[in-house]
Amino acid sequence: MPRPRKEMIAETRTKLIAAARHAFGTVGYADSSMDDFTAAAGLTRGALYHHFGDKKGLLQAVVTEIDAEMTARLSAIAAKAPTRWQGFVDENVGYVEMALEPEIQRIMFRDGPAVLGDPARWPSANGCIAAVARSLSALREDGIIVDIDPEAGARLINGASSYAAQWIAGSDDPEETSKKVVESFRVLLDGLRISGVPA
Amino acid sequence: MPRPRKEMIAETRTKLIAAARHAFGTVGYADSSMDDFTAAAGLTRGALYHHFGDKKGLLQAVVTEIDAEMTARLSAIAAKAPTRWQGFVDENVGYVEMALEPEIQRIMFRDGPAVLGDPARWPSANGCIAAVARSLSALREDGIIVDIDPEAGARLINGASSYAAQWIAGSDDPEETSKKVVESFRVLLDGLRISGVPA
DNA sequence: ATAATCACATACGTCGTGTATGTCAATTAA
DNA sequence: TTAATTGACATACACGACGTATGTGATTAT
Repeated sequence: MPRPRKEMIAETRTKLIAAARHAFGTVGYADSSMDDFTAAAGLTRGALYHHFGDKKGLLQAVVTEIDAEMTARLSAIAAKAPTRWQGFVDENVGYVEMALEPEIQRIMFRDGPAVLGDPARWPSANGCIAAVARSLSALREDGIIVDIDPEAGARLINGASSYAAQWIAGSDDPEETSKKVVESFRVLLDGLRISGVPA
Repeated sequence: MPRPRKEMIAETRTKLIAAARHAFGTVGYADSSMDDFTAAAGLTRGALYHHFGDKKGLLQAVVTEIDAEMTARLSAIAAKAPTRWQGFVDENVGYVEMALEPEIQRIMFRDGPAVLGDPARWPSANGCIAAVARSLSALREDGIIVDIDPEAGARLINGASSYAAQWIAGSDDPEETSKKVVESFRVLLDGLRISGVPA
């Protein structure tokens, strides 16, 4: 057997990330005991410190993994839309919907920023924001939206989305709240379109 | 002397909140030792538990205090604007600027949500959002902006502001980033205005 | 075959939180 | 005025979590 060693290492890392992701996503970062979730993965804290340095390092790895998944999902959503504008809107609504998933919400929007600091500074580079920025850039070149800085615009929109998602998730009537948010969100985005230009 | 007792209690609470506010705002909630900052206030953890129940309770009190201050500042800003629309824009730009202050940023936008959960659910009721919602409502009645749910709109706008502020604060060139954000923010808000209606 | 590496476990020290208990001053009642 | 009671706050203790230092056994290199 050529490299059973490398495989074991990869498997250990994978198991650690999966266990931590589950713990962080359910009970939260602060209340996740390293002893507990490493044991759940059939390991000890020794493996964790060896591979990730500390608890924050593991969170970083989890965040990177989730960010990659989210980016891929957004790309898929945008790709299947008939028009750029439609793709842009779908992408953003999709982002809100992803932010409603408890695991993503907890890790990416609550504990992540608190422990690792500003998401804009994460090594994972925040693929989602980049995706929205690209869409904005293309739409502007096509003359569909008004003149706005793509990156700044993307961050404003992302902020609105993630905050709105939090509100929906915590509201008494998520269904109703979600409708209001998506509707208002569309209105807000529509304000960026140049009057008279069709979708 | 009528009530030296009540005064002592109020003073103790005030000192505790002030010390915690300083600690939370500088080293952050998680790294603030209760022994340390209570000692800095000339007290012990005993007083803290007696008055606030636990560490989270104190954070709650700090958050409430800051929220009240922010709401008052926003009201003052909106009040001195010549028109409703102008007041609305100023209010939002003011919000971004407040969110740039390290203490507010750390406590209200990072540690607060992580420890206490969704800001929309805070007992302090988030006066800032209510203020923006009121502005939106009035603007709609005046026929200045398009039809949008005031509360949902306020939350979207607030999310955009706070996220943008985080980005500015963490950027390499805050001055430049701030300019781009405020400019883009104005464009975004302008999209809500009904075409042809002057400010 | 021997030596070196390294993935991971075990053992220990330290610190922080929460609770249970104690104390002393201020209020209230007699 | 004095005695009883309340309650604000301090002290003491138990528990758990993190981080580090050290150990071990299997794999790889020589």
